[in-house]
Amino acid sequence: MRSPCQQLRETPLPASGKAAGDSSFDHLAKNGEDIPKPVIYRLSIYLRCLTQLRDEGRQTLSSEALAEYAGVKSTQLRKDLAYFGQFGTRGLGYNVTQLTTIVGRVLGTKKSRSVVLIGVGNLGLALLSYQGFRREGFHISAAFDLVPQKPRNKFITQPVFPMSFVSHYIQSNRIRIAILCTPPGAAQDTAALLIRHGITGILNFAPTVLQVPDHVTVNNVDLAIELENLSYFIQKKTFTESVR
Amino acid sequence: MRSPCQQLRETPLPASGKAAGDSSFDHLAKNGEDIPKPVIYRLSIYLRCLTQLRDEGRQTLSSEALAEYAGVKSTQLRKDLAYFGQFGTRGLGYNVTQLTTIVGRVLGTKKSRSVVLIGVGNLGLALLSYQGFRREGFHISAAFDLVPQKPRNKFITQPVFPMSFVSHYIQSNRIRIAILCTPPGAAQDTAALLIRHGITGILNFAPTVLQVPDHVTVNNVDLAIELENLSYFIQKKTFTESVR
DNA sequence: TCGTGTGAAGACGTTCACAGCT
DNA sequence: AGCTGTGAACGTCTTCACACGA
Repeated sequence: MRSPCQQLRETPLPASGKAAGDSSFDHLAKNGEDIPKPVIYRLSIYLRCLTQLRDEGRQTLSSEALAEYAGVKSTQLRKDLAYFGQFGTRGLGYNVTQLTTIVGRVLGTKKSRSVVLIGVGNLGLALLSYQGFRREGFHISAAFDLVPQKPRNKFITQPVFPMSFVSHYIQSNRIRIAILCTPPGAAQDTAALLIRHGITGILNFAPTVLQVPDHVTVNNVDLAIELENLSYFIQKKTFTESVR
Repeated sequence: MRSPCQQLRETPLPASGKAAGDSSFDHLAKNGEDIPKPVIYRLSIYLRCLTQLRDEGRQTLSSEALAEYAGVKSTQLRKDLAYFGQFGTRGLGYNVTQLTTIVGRVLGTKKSRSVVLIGVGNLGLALLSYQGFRREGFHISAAFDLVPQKPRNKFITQPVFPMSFVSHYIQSNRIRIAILCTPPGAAQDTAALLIRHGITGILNFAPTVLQVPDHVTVNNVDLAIELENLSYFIQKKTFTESVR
């Protein structure tokens, strides 16, 4: 019944005084609490900083130092960690190795997860060879495209299958996550197809608002909107400053 | 003095009863108010939906309908628009064409903006030919790389210059926005260089927390973190459901 | 009646201030 | 003295409830 959490129990966390509740996935959290999305996002950033610092041989670290490294306030960092327990030593800071392990465990970054990619255009092709995913414990095991054979002038290690294979593939390999890089017009239908066959998480690069059932999570990465946003805020900033 | 806002005055907005304040960029807003970032983000989504609906020939639209299309609640949509004025007709809804114009104007999506791209690796190369930017009124006018000549097996329309050209290029073309796709190790130094020569907005794809001065805006697009996030939340959701 | 516009209430997340441990 | 952990205060964004105009 608690299988998805098992790995997290293998080694008890010594520093975690108030041990975890039992009745939810968030036993990772001290209580049955829901963890806010921004917290999880920052946790990923902390993890990256921690990994790097650990590999540089750093032993111990204050919340102040890690926070600056990660671009947040130290109180926020401490509050974020407080969702999961007490891991620091007052007057001293955190043990880098230990904290790295803990944060990694919270995020479930233990075993590497297989994902598929749909739509091998420019962007899809680039993502297939993006190294950042692997560093974070993910790997794209296969790609799918309406035209799997189109010339792509690029060496990728993953196979590109026709769309008709996708349902069988994700079912027999129990894939849960898909990266969606189709043209906007095809995104909704493709998403529906994926969901019908067991996908529950979609990283959506298509500039389309996907309508999905409740049990499915979508993370949108909308490149044009990010640029538009940036443009708006620098315009605004420029002006505000020119007034002073 | 108000030059960045000029274009917004060319045509008076008939429906905007409470006309704009004058003393800030946010005269776009009804008062001198600051517009929250999430509002701007959603505005971009609305704009996309509106453009599409308009091109499909739709004349009029209720907040309910547009909200569903954009994946938000209708009250939120109305509140978002309320920052800028009153554009609807009670009992009827919004005029699609008019609202499209207004939202586009707020976002400053009038004249197309030139941006540069730094780091022509896999991802950079893909972004150079990404169509979504152009659709939103941006275009990448040049790219820069330490090794501009490396074989890339791909037709791109933009020139790739060596890094030593970058300062001159952004200065003489008055570029304000850069897309940063360098390896993580080079990101901070590259950012500093760009900023020194006039860049004030960075769309950062490198998995690095950039330290920048206050007058610079950074938007991070961290692909690995998005995946990690997704993974966390589907794990959680799966478990929560299995408990019920 | 239908749908917008908006003050008020509510939920959520961040920051402060300081208590408490080492 | 130094630094963590945390309740309380604060600010921000979202949602509600309903007034108002077409």
